[in-house]
Amino acid sequence: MPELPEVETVRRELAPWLSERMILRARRADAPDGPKYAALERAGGQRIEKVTRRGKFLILPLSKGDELIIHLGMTGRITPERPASHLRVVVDLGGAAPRKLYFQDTRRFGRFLVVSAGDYRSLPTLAKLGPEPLEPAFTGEVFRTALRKSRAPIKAFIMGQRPVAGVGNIYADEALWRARIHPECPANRLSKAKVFELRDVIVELLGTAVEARGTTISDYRTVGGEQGGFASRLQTYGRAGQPCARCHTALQRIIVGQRGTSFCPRCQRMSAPRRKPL
DNA sequence: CGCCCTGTTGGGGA
DNA sequence: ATCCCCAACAGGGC
Repeated sequence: MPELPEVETVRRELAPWLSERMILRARRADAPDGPKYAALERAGGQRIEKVTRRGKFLILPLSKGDELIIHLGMTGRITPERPASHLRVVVDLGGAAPRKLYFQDTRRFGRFLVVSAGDYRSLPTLAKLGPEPLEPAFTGEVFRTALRKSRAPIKAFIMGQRPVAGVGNIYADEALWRARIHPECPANRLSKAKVFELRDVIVELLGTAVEARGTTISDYRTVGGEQGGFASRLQTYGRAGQPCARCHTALQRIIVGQRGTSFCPRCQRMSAPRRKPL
């Protein structure tokens, strides 16, 4: 599942050759009807104004007031080459040299649909998306205000896309390891210092991962078909049983928010329980 | 070969 | 607000 750094990498590659192109036709291929591929016919005849992104969602504003929304899910890929299998959507592009854009998505967790600009009723996560982590609005105070509202495990809460946009399972594990926070710690029990530290860690982590063009575990590829370079720098994700890079304790695997989670049981302790008053 | 488990996500219902 | 299940498919272990 591409998270923010992977989606941003795709966005950057798409922007130069997609902006200002005309969509002649967008059609479903080997995909069922349904909300994941809705209203594709409306894209026909519209120019692509630009290629933007919010969290893990690619948003392509079109010339007649619609937006093409693309979410890669866990296995979605956008490619200029016709994929051998699991082709879900084909977009015919006009221009001096007409060409096609393909959306391949093995597991079909992704989406590729057209909405009226800003009408995200069918995409509740996008509608309620938190601040972009790489923009100035994502401050320690803003983050703290969000975290104080929830007793959910910090990892699950962050992955909900509300306190901050674009952090999924990989970067949540990594960020919490870096900030030495137990993934099950209730969000509202983190100290102010820890919240600020976590905010800084997320900004640094995602910024570095974008520079590395994302993390390829298995499915994710850039538009050019290349792998992201950040995988070799992961310290916790997918490394349960291996020694912690800081203290050499074996990383532990648990389930948080129905997602596999690895963390260091020594570095990432729950904050000490409040002592009972006499 | 079959069975079981796991997985880069998000939506919906209890 | 939180928890749980689910979509659909591939790959690995036994």
